Amino acid sequence: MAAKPEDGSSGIPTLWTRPQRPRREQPALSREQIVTEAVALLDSDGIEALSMRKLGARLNAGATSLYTHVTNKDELVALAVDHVFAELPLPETTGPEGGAKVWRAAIEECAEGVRAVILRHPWMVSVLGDVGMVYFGPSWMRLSEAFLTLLETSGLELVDANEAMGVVIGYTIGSATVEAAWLSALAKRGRKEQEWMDQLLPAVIEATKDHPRLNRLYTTHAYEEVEGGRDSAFLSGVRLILDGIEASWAARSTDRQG
Amino acid sequence: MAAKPEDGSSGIPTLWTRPQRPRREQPALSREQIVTEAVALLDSDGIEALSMRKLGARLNAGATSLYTHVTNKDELVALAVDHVFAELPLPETTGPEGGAKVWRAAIEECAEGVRAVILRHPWMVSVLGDVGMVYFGPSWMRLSEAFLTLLETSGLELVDANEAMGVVIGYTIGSATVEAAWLSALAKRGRKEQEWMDQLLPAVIEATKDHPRLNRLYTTHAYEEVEGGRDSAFLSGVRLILDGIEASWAARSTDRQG
DNA sequence: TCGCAACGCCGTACACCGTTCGGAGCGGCT
DNA sequence: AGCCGCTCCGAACGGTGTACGGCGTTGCGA
Repeated sequence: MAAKPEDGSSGIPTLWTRPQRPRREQPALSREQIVTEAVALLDSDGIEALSMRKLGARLNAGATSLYTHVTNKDELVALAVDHVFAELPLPETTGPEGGAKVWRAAIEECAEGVRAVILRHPWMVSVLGDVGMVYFGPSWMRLSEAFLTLLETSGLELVDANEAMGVVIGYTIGSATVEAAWLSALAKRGRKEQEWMDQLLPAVIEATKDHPRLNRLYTTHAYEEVEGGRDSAFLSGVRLILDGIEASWAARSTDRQG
Repeated sequence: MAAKPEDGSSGIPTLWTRPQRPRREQPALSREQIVTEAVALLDSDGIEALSMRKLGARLNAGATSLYTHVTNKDELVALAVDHVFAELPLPETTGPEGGAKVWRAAIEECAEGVRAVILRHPWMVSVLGDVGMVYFGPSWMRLSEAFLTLLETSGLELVDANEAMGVVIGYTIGSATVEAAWLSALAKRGRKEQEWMDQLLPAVIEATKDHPRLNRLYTTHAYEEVEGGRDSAFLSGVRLILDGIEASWAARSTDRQG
């Protein structure tokens, strides 16, 4: 069983030729690395595919090794959520003279950004309802602060700005939840959106025969449920809310002046 | 091992005195019954406590018996969601002469109803993102139809009514998701809302020292995060959206006339 | 240079999960 | 009587989260 020493200049490195301590240079596993890989796994295989064992395997580690860097699976998921929210570009604040157009456009972009992040990581919607503490995580705080800065710089009182943000964010999360639920239901059945619409729509229309308005909606406007139709529907929803904000903003500022 | 036959008139029922076939009088298990019990279990112990075995036990049945009435756990959860949405009282439609006040009030009630249902069954928010097909379930369709009827009777075009409903519902689901996540995070730690606020708030304020606006918000307006503050915050959000709807409604109707 | 406490890693084990399968008991039909 | 079909269920399979104890290794104080 004696191993033959090889010349270091030829062939693969062996026990004898390898530098003395190849492993354990770094701790080999870090919270950052774990969370990043978890997000990758979640993105590619969905929420029900995330298990400590599978995640460990992807990192060439045992399942239980993860627990030295992360206390819980729940905490891991919370970290993953914060991690993807960090993707969000912050709206840049231009100053009060930017005018209403800039103000509105910035909020629209911000809302679209949040929606895009959620739709890009659809597993988020099945998790947002569980991890209550995300809203105190660093990424979300960064976003909130920027959002509030934007609104306050445009002239809103902080409290009003907070209310406005709540409405926009609430709407965004709700819409994205509904959309992502729909999309992942499609994905689970392994159909492309259009194919499935073609197959499902007749059944839905049949099921709505006691509901004339829904029936009319689905028979005549089903195209809105698909692709870009959803994007523009979301955007016009945001605009509708912005109208409301602007109106109540105007009302309040005249209220304060008079 | 001979058992003594007892007189049926005395003592506890035994093998001999019991009616011959206690089981199997009725099918003993029905989908309705299963779903109802599932909701009860979810309400009392939360989403992670729902297992087929535990649910079966509660119904004096084996876990696998459930599968004759329900194809899946996923389907069971979807049925449970639909079941609680059936609680919702439908807004009554009064006719077009009701005036704007009635119209707005009805939508407010409807939105508050949906929010209340979700907050009454907080497990819903961790599930709404998964069960995409709820929106084709009977209860949800009933609600949508009533909602659309309400808006259409008030003079909106069906498409506009649908958009308006989407915004209100989206906002409602989103807000309720955030709220329920917060509440269930508290519940998981077994604290009452006020106690937890007292303990957590200092830490949160400390964590926001690089975010002046969030910091100001939490130090001066934290009361809004508690109890009735959330209720009224939600309501004023709905009203803000209604303002937007009304404005765009007015704009469109003059657009059509001119 | 040694010894030792601390650290990161992981194999094993436990309790539990969703679901499949085969079969048992039974009502109703032929 | 014989069969069918329906409901119910025990056992089993392959998976899960994570507690625990033991492992090699490392950094530090002596």
